[in-house]
Amino acid sequence: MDLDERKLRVMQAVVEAYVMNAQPVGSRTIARDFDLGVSPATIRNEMADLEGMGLLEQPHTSAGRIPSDLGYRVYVDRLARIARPSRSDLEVVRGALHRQVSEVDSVLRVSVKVLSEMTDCLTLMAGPHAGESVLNTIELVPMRSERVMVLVITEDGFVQSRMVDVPDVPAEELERAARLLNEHFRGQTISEILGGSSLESLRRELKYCSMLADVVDGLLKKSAEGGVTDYVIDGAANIMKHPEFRDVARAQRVLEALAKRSLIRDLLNRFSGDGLAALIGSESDTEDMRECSLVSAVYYIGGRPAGRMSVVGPRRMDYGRVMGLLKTVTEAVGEVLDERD
Amino acid sequence: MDLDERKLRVMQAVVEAYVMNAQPVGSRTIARDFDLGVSPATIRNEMADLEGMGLLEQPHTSAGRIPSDLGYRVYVDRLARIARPSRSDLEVVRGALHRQVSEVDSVLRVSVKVLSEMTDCLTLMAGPHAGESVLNTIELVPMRSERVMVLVITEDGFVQSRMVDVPDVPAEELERAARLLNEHFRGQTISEILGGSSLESLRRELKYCSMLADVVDGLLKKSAEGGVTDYVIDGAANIMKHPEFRDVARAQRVLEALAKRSLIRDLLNRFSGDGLAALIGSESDTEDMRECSLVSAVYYIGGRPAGRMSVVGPRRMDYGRVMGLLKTVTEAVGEVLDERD
DNA sequence: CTTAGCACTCTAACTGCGAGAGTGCTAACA
DNA sequence: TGTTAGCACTCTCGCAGTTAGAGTGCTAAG
Repeated sequence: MDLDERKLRVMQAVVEAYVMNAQPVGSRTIARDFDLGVSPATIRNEMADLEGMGLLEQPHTSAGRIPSDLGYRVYVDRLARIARPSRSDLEVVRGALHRQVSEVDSVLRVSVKVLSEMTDCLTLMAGPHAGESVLNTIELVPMRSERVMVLVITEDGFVQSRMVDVPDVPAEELERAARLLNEHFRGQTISEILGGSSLESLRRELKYCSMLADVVDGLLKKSAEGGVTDYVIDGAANIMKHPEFRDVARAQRVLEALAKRSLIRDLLNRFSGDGLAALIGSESDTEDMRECSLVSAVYYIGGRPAGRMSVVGPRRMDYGRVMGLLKTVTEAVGEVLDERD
Repeated sequence: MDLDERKLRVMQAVVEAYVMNAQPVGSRTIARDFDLGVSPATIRNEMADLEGMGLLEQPHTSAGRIPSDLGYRVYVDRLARIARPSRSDLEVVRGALHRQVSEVDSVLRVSVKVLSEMTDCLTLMAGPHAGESVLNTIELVPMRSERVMVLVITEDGFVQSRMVDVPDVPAEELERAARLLNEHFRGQTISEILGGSSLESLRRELKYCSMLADVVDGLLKKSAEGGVTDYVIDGAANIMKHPEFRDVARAQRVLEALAKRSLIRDLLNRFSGDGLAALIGSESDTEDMRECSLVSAVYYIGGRPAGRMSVVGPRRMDYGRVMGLLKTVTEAVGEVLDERD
């Protein structure tokens, strides 16, 4: 059986009515509220077909229908239009992001907050990874009691630090090590440094403090993998605004799951490519997230993809609007964090 | 009417039975489970008195009693014993904290996580303020396109950074500025620097880059006020494990309230002194937190009070145990972050 | 192919009722 | 005088039965 035009329109009607009212939608409602030009009986037949194709489900015999994961998928792929945010939404975004221009971290945090407020959903973000950022300086700052603070600073303004015990290393040796490291690496991207073999060959040169190489290596890796602020979660309480989470146990399950950084990482990694994408219900292959959908987009820093933001809500989500907002916000982030250069 | 010994024991019995079972406790239960040596009828009389004094409440006529905020207060002040954590609890704490010794930030985060896991409550932390920490270095790192990264580094290992536009400043001038700043301030605590007037007088000396003084001033203030990681919240989903938050709206209310940093700050600021303290129900004067209690303690870094951790749960909380755990964890944090020096 | 009509199904909401728990009061007792 | 047993009373909770309403699938006619 094929999805002809009318079936698609019925599908669309079911999704949109259900998103709006959070209640199973019947043929009568569609006939009344959507101008399909056919009677409830006809719509009933179409709905029966759509159910047969696995796009709709019936909670029980005498209820209306609700979209299945597959149904939402069809809706997102073929029916939803990425909505241009309303003028007022747009103003909220611009207003929030234009207040402070410079700090990467706060721009991102504000964006995530704005997203969760506007969508009434929870928002996740993978912090920027500095893999493609250019190294500016590696600093070795001597501290009391034979410790050294190692700092890795990139041109984009990422700072990563770690303190290490370095017994019995004379100050001059530290300075030499710093000079050596910077001569070799300044101007390269973090990825290039990690990809090259210089770090290995430097290890011998560093004599007294060869373990410094390990520390620098660790810091560089952390920067490249997005360890700078790693993951941010905002608007967790929003999940409870939706009737599907009227039951505490469900809300708890989701929030508990998302308390694990590893899960956030896995979820965000399921997206590939730089465009808008959605993960609907069990598509995430994560039992605890079966009741949720994720919509995700990449944000850019200095023109390069730097990380990912994702809106998490009930499957019954206004995909068009959320995608529109996510697009707008990530683009705005890109612009704001580009102006700086 | 006075709180004689027997009334206190009845009070204690009510609190402990209610904490255990989450259900209003009746005279019969107390007579059976607590060895008071009197009959239910006598206990009934005592309970009526305690209700008259405002320490107990009755949800409805034919239910047992539950403690009022005032009742819990009496319990905490006069009846609860700060419990020595069980051997297994102790091992969990030691295990978690001994894994990584050096990073201040991760020690604190792990502590907060451990607390929320062991208590099944939500845990708040005010990040360490570096006011009493000794300044090691102020670094001015030149970046591309006439920007400078300003870094403030303390002996304790706190790093605070900010990027600023500094047009038309020659490299030598930057170096001079850095040398000047460090000569003046290295070795002083942040508070001392902020308290002194040197920063003002330096402003003239810094010529080309007098605004650097502003930035340094801003960073120092941020360090002193606990801006390093400011506030951490962990185990938010735990709040829903407790039957009093079976209703989503209640849980939502609390979590939404705690999403505001300002509220967390206000709540933690209500505690004073370094000892263990509790804030029960409406004692926090915060409508949204009326259903919750907070138990709080200070943690130390390098022997100096650095911040505060607080366990947030339902009023029906095992105060003795929570206080014991909080004490143990904060003390362990202090030890771990002292060994480093 | 579409539609009206109709019998059927299932849920949600309401009602009434009984069981159970706990109280306060009274009167007896040490 | 303080304590206790007994008892009538109250209130909630859970269960069963009933009803109203919504929505379906089927059939037959247009």
